[in-house]
Amino acid sequence: MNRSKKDRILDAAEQLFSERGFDGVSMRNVADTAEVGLGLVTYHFTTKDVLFEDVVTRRAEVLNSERRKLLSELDNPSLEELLEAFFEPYRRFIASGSKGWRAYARLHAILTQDSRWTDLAARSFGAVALEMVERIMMAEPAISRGEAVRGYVHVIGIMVSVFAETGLIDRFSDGAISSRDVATSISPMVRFGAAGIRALAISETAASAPLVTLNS
Amino acid sequence: MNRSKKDRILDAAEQLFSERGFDGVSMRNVADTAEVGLGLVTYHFTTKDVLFEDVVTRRAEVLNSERRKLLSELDNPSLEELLEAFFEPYRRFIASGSKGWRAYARLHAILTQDSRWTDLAARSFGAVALEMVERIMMAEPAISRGEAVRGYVHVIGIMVSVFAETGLIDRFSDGAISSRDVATSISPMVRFGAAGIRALAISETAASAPLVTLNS
DNA sequence: GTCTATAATCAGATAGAC
DNA sequence: GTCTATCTGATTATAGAC
Repeated sequence: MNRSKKDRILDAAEQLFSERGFDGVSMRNVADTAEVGLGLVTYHFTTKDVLFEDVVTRRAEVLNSERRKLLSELDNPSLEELLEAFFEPYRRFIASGSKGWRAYARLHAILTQDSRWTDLAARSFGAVALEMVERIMMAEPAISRGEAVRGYVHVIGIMVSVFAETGLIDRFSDGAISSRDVATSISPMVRFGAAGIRALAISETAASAPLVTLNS
Repeated sequence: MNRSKKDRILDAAEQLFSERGFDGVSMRNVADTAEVGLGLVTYHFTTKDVLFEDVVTRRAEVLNSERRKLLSELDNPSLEELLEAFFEPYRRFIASGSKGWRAYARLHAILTQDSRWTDLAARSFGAVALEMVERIMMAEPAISRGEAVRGYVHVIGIMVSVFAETGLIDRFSDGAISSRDVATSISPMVRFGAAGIRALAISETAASAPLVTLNS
């Protein structure tokens, strides 16, 4: 059977939103790409905002459940094991070649960077984020809650820039590294993030003197 | 004297683009905010694309020249000193309370994340980026060029997410950390980034076995 | 340099036929 | 569920007056 027209609309919207952002896409645009009438889009989703939300939450639920599953299997994990379990489902979905998941990863970058969607982002990813912060604190007992949050947020900043495959790294490495080769990006990202978080923990006990003099 | 109307247009455009992205802003919108006629906007900038480019390049030139100046003063710096010099001008501009610079930082996040502006980003920040990669390799001789590029790109991912002040960290830390307190974010960011880059260097010699099994 | 007027197109949302 | 038609208003870009 064909996938339903509702799914076709979600797929088209996902693709277009990921390429041109919320405001760069019109409802007509979505309808045309999905090859359905405009009325059907508003029948299913009422407004453009609802459509965007539904696009985001659809795969967020899949991602969250996979992440929870992997995290629940970890017993007293190191930071590296923790981050690997966090990245692994996303990596698997993207590396499967799914056009939808690759579009979703770009959308994810838009979501975390735009304050208009902070609420939606918190609803979609907040629960697993809090679980990650707790787990970071267990893996690295010397860290404070504040620094664990900071470490997690930095990891997210790296993750979305890597999974969004913007081509920045291709450019600066003269093609030696491809941003589309997500699989080989995971291991460096895990090591970078784990070492970074550890550096945040250490700093609080030892090097708590500010490196930067504040003169403003 | 009042600042020129051309500058008022650039300021208005910067503010609006940073809040709603390229497609979320209309030329009329810019004209109204700048309190000038619509025709004057197209007289000075012809098209919306040119306006966006000019907004980006205006402060990029200021930022680049300050960064180059600080970098040129460093003699055989550690990774921490290198990153601190890289962040410091941006921190100073943002912490000065300048509304324009804070808007610009959000715009910077949009720029690095959207593949439509990869060319513009490379033109605006590419030269200093290459200098940073060279400096990273000097500070950490064990690292390959590819991994130095990767480390730099990760640092940029963290930097834009921090300077964009999206409020993500406020939310997850229950207000214990404010994303708007950019000054106190620098020192952790420096330590996180430096430790992360070192972990990339080490991994190439020692732990080169992949942490993730590739099954796709 | 500055602004008004307008052309040609496209936007989101709704009403209603099938 | 599906689509056509349409309302109302906004969009970029241009032409031309001052």
